[in-house]
Amino acid sequence: MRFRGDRPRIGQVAQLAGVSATTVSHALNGRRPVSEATRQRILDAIDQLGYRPNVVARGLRAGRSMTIGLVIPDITNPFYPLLARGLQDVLGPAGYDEIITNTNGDRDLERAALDKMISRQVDAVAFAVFDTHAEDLQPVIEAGIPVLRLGGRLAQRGVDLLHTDDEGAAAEATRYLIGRGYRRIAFICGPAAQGPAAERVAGYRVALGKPGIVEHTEFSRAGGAQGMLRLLERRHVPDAVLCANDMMAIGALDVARQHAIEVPDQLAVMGFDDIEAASLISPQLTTMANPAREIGRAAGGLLLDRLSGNETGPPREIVVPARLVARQSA
Amino acid sequence: MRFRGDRPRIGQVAQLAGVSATTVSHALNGRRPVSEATRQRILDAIDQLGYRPNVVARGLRAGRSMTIGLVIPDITNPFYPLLARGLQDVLGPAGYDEIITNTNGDRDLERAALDKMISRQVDAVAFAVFDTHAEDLQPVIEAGIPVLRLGGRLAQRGVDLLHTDDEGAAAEATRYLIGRGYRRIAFICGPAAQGPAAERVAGYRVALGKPGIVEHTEFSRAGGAQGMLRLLERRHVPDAVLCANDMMAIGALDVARQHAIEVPDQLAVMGFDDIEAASLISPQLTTMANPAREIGRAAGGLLLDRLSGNETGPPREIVVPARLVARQSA
DNA sequence: CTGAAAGCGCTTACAG
DNA sequence: CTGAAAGCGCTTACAG
Repeated sequence: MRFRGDRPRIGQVAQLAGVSATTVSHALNGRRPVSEATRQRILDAIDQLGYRPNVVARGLRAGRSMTIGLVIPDITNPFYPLLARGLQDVLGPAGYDEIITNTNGDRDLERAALDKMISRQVDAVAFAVFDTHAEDLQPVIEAGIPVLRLGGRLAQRGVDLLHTDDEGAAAEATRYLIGRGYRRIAFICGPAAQGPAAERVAGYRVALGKPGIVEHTEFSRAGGAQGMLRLLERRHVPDAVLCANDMMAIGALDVARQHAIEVPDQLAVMGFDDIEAASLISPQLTTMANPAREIGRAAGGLLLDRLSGNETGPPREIVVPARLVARQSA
Repeated sequence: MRFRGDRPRIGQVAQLAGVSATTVSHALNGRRPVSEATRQRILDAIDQLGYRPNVVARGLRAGRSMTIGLVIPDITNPFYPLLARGLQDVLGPAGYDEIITNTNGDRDLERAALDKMISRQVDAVAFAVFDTHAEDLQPVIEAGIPVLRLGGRLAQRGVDLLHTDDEGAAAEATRYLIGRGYRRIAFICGPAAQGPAAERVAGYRVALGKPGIVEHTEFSRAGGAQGMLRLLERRHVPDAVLCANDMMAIGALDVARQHAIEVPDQLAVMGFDDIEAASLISPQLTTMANPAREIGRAAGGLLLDRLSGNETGPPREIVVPARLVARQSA
């Protein structure tokens, strides 16, 4: 058997303080009044012994592991660390830690991850995967674990929902370009059915007041370049492009550079997300920041409401606004 | 009391399979032979009931939480998600999950994080903070928890050590520049006493065979720019600069652009780390990749050896080589 | 304001 | 190859 160290247990604290384990427990958790003198002796004993309560034992008995499960595609995608940090900003001070699982967007791995979260008795799950089938969440819901879905639109019984205001963000970006005097504003988007594509196209069109010019390519640097090349072949070349994410915008800028097109004088380029590189490239990218950390914080707040039992109503949907970051490219 | 769902327990599986909980446990853990027929009935029962073992209960009894603590400055710094992913690459298949705590480099938060890891009964701790005092790790060591230190040089009883080969990497970068025909190679570094500064300067000088030109500024974009400006003021302006990280290299490139210096024809620029932006800027940055994910994997391997009891010897030190990524800037 | 005892859901000697 | 019982370290009715 593994060496356990000889960490003190609650019983030793009780003995040293001359009280019962019950009283030590209550002094620690505040669920029942403890006389000031007793409390002081207990705190002294804890200090003297270097006692640290065993969270695992507490979790087993109390039915709360003080752990939140975060299921995401890939922590290596810079959006998710910010999300995780935002969650921790709110949940950490309340005593919760996170267990993060990467699924690579694979459905089998997603299901395995959710299973594991149940096994680990997490107190809540935040789930950040776009295309998951609703039924995959069912076992978690049945286990009585609050679930929060990040991104996606699918309303579902027992699942709170949180996402960026994609339509509003696209509209704001478009209006910004109009306000800067650009007149032929195109939109380079990813595949129409993927992620927030539909909402962003909708916002673009609302702000424009007409269908505009929409090129569907891929959500990547190459996709952005390809979309830009197509736009350059048009009879009337646009004087501004809104790209559905920053990687695409960087691809569009690549093409502009190759064609010696001055940005932002001859062509404005905007992105979405505000990845780290946005401020590192030249010209610096003007973009709609996907407020990952704010989303994480909002998620933490929602979960805390569920965990504390303050909120027992039907699923809620919260929409987080994006933020315009004006730099050099538009 | 919180609603627990009505998840099946091991006893119900045992009952349905017509055996004892003991046998179910052994069928699951393989610590004792179970007849094939019995095993099959147990697996059927598990399937039928949708049983998932309670990891918390198991952890309490077995003294192993199947959890690793990862203590880092900030998950938002792109190095650490890669590190975490590398750890998970190795530890995940073995059934371990990670609890990540951000310390912002604050010593009080570091100590609190370590305390928490003890409370949570983690089976091992990976600790990625440069300037921690050795004694802060003492409580963890005394609790019998294996500790692995990432970065830093400080050998310490009971603590395995893992870091990049900074000296070798700087030497390799310098030799690469020499091989490309550059003749006046300068080095822009951060404060001499911070992080891996000393090792990198040493490697640069070894490869160069003389003291060379070293500017100490800050580990930031502004620091890189400042160092570059100083170099431009010299009588003999260098034809190549090695920067101690990519952000500094980007700062140096900013200055080169402002002064209409052609990169890499008039000036070569190299960085360290290979951050995401390195391939997104123009010209794309040639750099020594800090192999974060490989470091994570190596760390996972070391920890697994300790966890399995295969390795009970004195602390080990493992040095991970960096990798040259040749792009456009040098 | 405080304590004795049961119990959270497993694993593990001990016994056969 | 299998089972009954103890116990991991806490919290929580129950009782006073």
